[in-house]
Amino acid sequence: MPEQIQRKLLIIDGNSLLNRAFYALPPLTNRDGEHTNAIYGFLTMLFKAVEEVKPDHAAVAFDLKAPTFRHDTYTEYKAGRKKMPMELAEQIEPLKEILDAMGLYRIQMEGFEADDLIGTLARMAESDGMTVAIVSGDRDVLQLVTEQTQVMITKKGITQMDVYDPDRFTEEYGIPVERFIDLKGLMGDSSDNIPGIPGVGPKTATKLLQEFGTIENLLEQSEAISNKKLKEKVDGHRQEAVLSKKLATIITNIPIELKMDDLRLGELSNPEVAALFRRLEFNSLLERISAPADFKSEKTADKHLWPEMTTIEALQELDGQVQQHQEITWYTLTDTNAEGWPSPVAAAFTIDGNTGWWLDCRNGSYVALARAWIIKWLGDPSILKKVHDLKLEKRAWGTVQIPFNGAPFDVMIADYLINPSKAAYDLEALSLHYDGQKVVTSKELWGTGLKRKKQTELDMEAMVAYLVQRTALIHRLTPELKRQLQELEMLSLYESVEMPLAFVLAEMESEGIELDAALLKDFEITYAKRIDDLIKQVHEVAGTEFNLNSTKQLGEVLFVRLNLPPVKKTKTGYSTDVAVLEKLKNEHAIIPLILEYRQMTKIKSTYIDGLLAIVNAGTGRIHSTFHQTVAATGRISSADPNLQNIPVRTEMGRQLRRVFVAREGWQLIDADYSQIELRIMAHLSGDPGFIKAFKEEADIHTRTAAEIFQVSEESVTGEMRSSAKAVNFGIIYGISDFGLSNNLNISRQQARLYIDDYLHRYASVKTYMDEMVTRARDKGYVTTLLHRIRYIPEINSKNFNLRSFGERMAMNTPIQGSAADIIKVAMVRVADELKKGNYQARLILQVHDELIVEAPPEEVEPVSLLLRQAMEEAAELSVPLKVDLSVATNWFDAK
DNA sequence: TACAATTGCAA
DNA sequence: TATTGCAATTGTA
Repeated sequence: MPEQIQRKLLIIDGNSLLNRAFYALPPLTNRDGEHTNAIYGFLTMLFKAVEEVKPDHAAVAFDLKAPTFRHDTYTEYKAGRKKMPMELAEQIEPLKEILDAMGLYRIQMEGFEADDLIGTLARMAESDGMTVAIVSGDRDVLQLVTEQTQVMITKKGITQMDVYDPDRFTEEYGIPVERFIDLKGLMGDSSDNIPGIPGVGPKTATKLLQEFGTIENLLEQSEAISNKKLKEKVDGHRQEAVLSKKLATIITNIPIELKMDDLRLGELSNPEVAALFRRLEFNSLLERISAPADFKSEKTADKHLWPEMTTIEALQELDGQVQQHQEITWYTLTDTNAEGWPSPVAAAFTIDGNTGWWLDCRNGSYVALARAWIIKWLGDPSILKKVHDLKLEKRAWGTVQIPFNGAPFDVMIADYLINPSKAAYDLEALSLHYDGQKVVTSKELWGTGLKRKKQTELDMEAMVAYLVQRTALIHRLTPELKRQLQELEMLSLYESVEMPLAFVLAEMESEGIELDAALLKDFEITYAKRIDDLIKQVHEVAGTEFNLNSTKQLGEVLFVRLNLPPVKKTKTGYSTDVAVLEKLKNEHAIIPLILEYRQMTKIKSTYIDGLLAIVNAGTGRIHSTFHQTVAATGRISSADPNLQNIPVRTEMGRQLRRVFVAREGWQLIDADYSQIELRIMAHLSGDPGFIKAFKEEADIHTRTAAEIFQVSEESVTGEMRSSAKAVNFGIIYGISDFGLSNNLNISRQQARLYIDDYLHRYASVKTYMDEMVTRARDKGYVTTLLHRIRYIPEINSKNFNLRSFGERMAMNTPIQGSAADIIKVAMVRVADELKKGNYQARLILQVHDELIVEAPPEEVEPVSLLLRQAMEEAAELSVPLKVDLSVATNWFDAK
């Protein structure tokens, strides 16, 4: 026989619990002065009840002000009741708002009391075969107790409850629960102004009922009452007894039009609830609804009912539903496979977010089929696709080369655009932020460090919970994220730039760049030898062996043993950075050796060894990851390895670029924007001097030097130019005299003079910078050319350092961010044009203002043209965008 | 094993 | 006390 799952209905007596909570708790208000104690107490009791009862259905019943049939029957009904205090009355509506947000069924009807609704619901549920739990602070509802229905009455305080079933009732009251209404009929109820029989209290009433059973019997056989005085009382108030019983009887057959299914209980917590809790300052309750994800709890149990896809038919059914509903949400658990590529471990799919399927990819069955569906969905513009991290999905499923139609909605990127300053955009963070809820984390699923599980060792239950939670989350968050993008006017940035860019980045990652491994090996040997020599020499000169990599030990040797003058301190000891060492260069023969050691080890460990360790064995190429949701300004970042910080400034470092090569017979086309940030500054500030300079193709730093040093361009010396260059950079970064003095090794006063001269000459720049700071202060954020936003809360800080930092961000972000906007547009266009022109050439690298394309020789010419055009026309500014372009077989020669 | 601190590479 | 990043290494919790 199949196991019957017992369904449970929880009914809350709304007014009664609210009253209890109000009088049980001291007054509480939030900072707006709203009273909150009753709501807080109510919710505490509600959570407690849900926890104990574990219902799958629930309803909350309320009274309305309107008179009920009981008033018609007995005009004195509930007369003399104290009016509800204002402080309580004002809490009813907010509570109802919360209950609605929780998706709890709220029931109230004119002409009936909450008790009657509760009774009716209870009987309906019983006849559906359900069990019922009623929570109230009012003992009247005890009459509803049956074998199927238990009643929980709050004790003193708000967390303790007495639970009544028929036995417990009889034990306490000495009569069967069916006689409860007779008891009330005899006793009356002063709080409801129900008369009963005067002089008959609980003791007497119980005794009478034990003897006669019901009021009707008692009245019929009143002759048999032995106590003469009591008999007189009963006979004298027969009508009152009958009326009182009638008033006390809860009606259980109100015609209510609802199905049990309407009462189905979902997740109580969601963004709306969290927001309401935040408004009311229910911090402990907020924590409660974001309690650690317990994937084994009842709460999420039904979600585990998503079946596993084990047949082709299931996959076909999924696709059928996708076609029918024209949408699909999916999420893939990925891992790095033996070849070093992201690959699917398992995935889940849903149409409506409530139910779906999950697919185990580990044994390979149906993976190809699932992949085929994903390809089909990606290619169908009419199907709405909701995902998290599309770039990873594309790579994991091996669909990078597959063309797409109709932009998918990527909640990760959407969240980033809405607030680019967050620390993380994984679904763990998303869930916490928007739902106030925890999901099974990656750490929890995989374990960490040496204990990290293999794919085959994953806990199945945890894995399914992981998939289901996340897939449902993506589905649930999509509308809200979309709405916010629209509100912030970033839909176009999202649809036309960021989303297509995700596809381009996926291609770049999987394409990679070739390394000349043999050359790199040569470097390795040369560097190892030289470093070894240097270590020996340093130890000899120092007269002691120590770890040269340790700043602590080095500081000890330099400033204690060798008695060199300490130049600068860090918070933990002596500073030994390059600026310090440069100042000591002539003080001791050890210093130049250390400087060379530093330079060589930097290159060897980070670049030579680092790159050798990460070359893909299969392709012989480097496949960096381009992060689209890391930099708060909108830039892309590169990691594992970082290809955006390959040395170029020193000759020795620069040589390293020879190992980055085009594939056999092909060429690298390197195109970089000339002075893009200063051009953007010219555009944004509208400064006539700058605009003119760029229109005339002047050397901008020389021109700046001529302006601020008041000389002709011909007489600008190299030193003047580099000072001007430093000032130009400083301006972009949000200048300070201290920063510039540090950078140029000049006095702060001198730096101040440079800056003042500059801002005097370029007054529009000053106006523009001031405007950005003011705007950030007033609105809380700044924006870029394409409406990318960045909030700057620091700008109103009382802390000087923090505030200053905020001001520099306000000045720099529109410039750096707009440059990011522009090159992103260019990348999308380049990739698009290459595809349209059927070129073999592909974009393989981006370094903020530089794009590198790998092309076969016959395509170099047309692709160079296409590349330059796409980049120079990526934005229409009041100054031209200029691109420098160069072609070679390796990155060193292409620069 | 995880994290902070220092250092240094790029735009 | 100049903007945005990533990473190697040491040393400590």
